[in-house]
Parts: sequence; C-alpha cells; structure tokens
Amino acid sequence: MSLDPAQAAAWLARNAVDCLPAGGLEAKLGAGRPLRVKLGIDPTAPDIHLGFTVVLQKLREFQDAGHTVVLIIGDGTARVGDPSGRSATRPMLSLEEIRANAATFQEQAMKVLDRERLEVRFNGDWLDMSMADLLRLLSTTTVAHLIERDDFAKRLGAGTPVAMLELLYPLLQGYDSVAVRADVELGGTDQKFNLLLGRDIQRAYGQEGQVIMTMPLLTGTDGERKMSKSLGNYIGVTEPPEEMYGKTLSIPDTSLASWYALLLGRAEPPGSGPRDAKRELARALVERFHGHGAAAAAQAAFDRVHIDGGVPDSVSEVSFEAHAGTVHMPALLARAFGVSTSEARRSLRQGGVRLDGEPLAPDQLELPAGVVTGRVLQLGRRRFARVTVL
RNA sequence: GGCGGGAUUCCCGAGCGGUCAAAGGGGACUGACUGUAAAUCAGUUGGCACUGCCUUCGGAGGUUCGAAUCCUCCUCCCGCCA
Repeated sequence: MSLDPAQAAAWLARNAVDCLPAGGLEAKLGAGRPLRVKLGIDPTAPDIHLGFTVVLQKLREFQDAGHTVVLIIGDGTARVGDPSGRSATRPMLSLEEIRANAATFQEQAMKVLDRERLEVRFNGDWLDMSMADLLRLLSTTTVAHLIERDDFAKRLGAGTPVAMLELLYPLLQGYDSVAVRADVELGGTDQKFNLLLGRDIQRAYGQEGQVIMTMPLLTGTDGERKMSKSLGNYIGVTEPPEEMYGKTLSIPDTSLASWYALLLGRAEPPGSGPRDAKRELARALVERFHGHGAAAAAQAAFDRVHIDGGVPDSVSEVSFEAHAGTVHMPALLARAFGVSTSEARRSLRQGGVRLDGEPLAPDQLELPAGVVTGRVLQLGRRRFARVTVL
C-alpha cells in the first residue's frame, strides 16, 4: 500500500455511515500489520440479496488493501436470534437448518469476497463455554445498558415480551470479537449497538477495542424503501441473469449513484447518461454473480426482448388441454402465469396479451388449438410462456 | 377496575337499513409515451369457462322482504380515569 494511514482510512471509510471511534481506523492502520476485519452473520436466511452485499463489498475493499476478513457464521448465536430491528421474539432454529443456511451463505458470499484473505469461523466453537466463563462475560455489561437500545425500549414500553435469550444475544456476538481478536467490525447501520458493545466487551477482556464501521442500507428496486425480501423490492444474488439484469434496469435513476457506490465501490462512469450507466451497472452485477458470459448474454437477451420486441430464449413451458379443439384463453393465462381467470380476462380486455409478440384482440376469449400451440404467450411486458396444447 | 372509541376489500380510509363488490387515496397491474427510469395520460384492481352467478365488511347468533349498516354475545385493538 502506498497510501499513508490517514489516506487509507479515509478511503476505506468512504460510504460508511459511522466509523468509530474517530481516528480509530487510522491508528490501527498505522501499526502496519494486516487488520482482522470481522463480519458476523446469522445463518437464518438461506439466500441473500444485493442489500446484504453492501457490507461484503466493503469487506472486499479491506481485502484488496491487504487485510484479512474473518467471517463468523453464527451457528451458536443463531440458536438465540438477533433482536435488532425486530418487534417480536424470534423462533429458534434447528441445527440442520443452521448448517444448510450457513453453507448456502458462504457459497454466495464468495461471489464478492476474496477466498485468499478470508478466515471462516463458527461461533458455536467458543460459545459452548463453561458457566464460569459465561458469568465472566455477563459481568461485562449492565441491564441498564442493554435496555437502552431502541427496539428493546420500545418493546418494554409496549409491554411486549423480551426474552432473556434476546438480551443475551449482543453479548454473545460481542464475545465473538474477543474470540477472533477483531480489529474492525462491519455491519449495517442497524447493527451499531451490537458492534459498539463488542468493542466494550473486548476492552473488558483486556483487548484493544475494535473499530466499528456501519454501512447504509441499500434502497430496493422501488428506490424508496430499504431492500428487503418482505417488501418484494429485492434482487437475490442467485436470481437468474436475465432477472437480475432486468430488475437492475428498473431501478429509478435517482438510485444510480448509491448503487454504484455501495455495490461496486466506485462512481458512475462520467459522461455516460443514466441509461448507459444503468446498463453498465446491471451488466457488472450480473457478471459478479454469474460470470462474464452470462452477463453479456443477459444484456443481449434483454435488448432483443425489450428493444426489438422479441421473445426470450428460455421461457417456461405450459401445457393446456383444449376443449372441442378450442382453447379458453382466460383459463390458459391463469394456468400459465398463476393469475386468476378474472385477472386474465381483464388483461385480455386491455390488450395486454400477446402470442409471439402479436397482440390479441380484446374479445378473443376462445382460440383454435392450432393457433396457440407451440407459440409464446405473453402477459404484459415481462411474463412469457411457451404453450403446448394437448 | 370504571368510562368511551374502534375492527371495512393488498394498505390507509369513507359508508351507518335497500340504488354496495362497497366512495377517495396509496400500492399494484394493463395500455400510450420511453431507457423494464422519472414525469404524464387512459383503463383495471373479490372469485367464477362471466351479458349472469357466487363469496366478502373481526367471529357467532338474531331482528327484517332486505344488514357493512340495527340488536345480543364473543375475540382483539386504542384513548381517558383509577
């Protein structure tokens, strides 16, 4: 690294919401050794979306600067459940679920991280501690401190239950920092309390406290709210290339700058308009998760469908039974796309249904079997299926 | 414990005996325009092989020719007092 510690710290901290304590990162970098950068993950959700990769991207930048990432799979803490941002007690997970989730997670995280500078640990390895050790850990923190947290405070105020286990969670994950001797810990802004507590716990164990860095939450494809599975505005990292490409192009222009910064760690290409910047972004993201060839193919397929009005290469197949040689279109559409027949009728009435790209007349409820079989049925702009009439 | 106010279709929110599949807004969907952007315009938005039929207004009963609307009980929320 040719940068001095101050410059390097500033570079690494860009896009971060918090990097605490002030000057802490610079001081750590000044020691001149590779830092141990921790990320703890709770293997509760089997597949991850782009929002989560914001933190991975930042970790990758640390790796590229010569530091080591310590990824902690929270197989021990997953049995407790992170209360952050939750309004209700979480259920515990079975061991099998945790293992499966952890495996999937690792595989997906590798798309962003550099395997060479990575250490993967399971916190179950050290959380099965003796009672004496547990009591020592518990003695580092007061109840008053724990219930300062927003979500706990709210739930206590509202009279909803807060499980003892949940209260314990921040301590356990803070202890991870002690176990792996973390220099830096990353997380989303919602993890700030946990990260800071980890710092306190390290010091209680005679270690130097970690620097904590929190990253902003990525907005979803709607450009409004944070990306989340339950809001349906997410892009999963395992989604097929065409989906990923198309969804990325559908984000509002106003999200471009933050997507570039948070996902790719760079600014939009200068001089290109939003349309081209977005195409480049989409392509880069698909390339990251599916490889170069898939990215080029996704772009080509997209252009063919949406610029030239063609049909995609691979579409799902539906088979449908004709009655007396005719096909009842609402029923076929319902079958093909999982919509109700009423909805299918509406779309038909509004000219939203096509066969091989040709719009159907609004009153064509019945079509001869020979006309539809083997052709590509299209509902709206994005839904396609190849029909086989039996 | 006492008093009062609520629960309506995906969400918010009108409706207070028939003209209610239920106003309005949001969201979503379809079409036009485009860059699967934004903005805008138009339409749709319970189900059904659908000019009609069926099921919805927290739950269960009841009054009535007729109930989202009235009565009874139940469940859950929210204010005020203690």
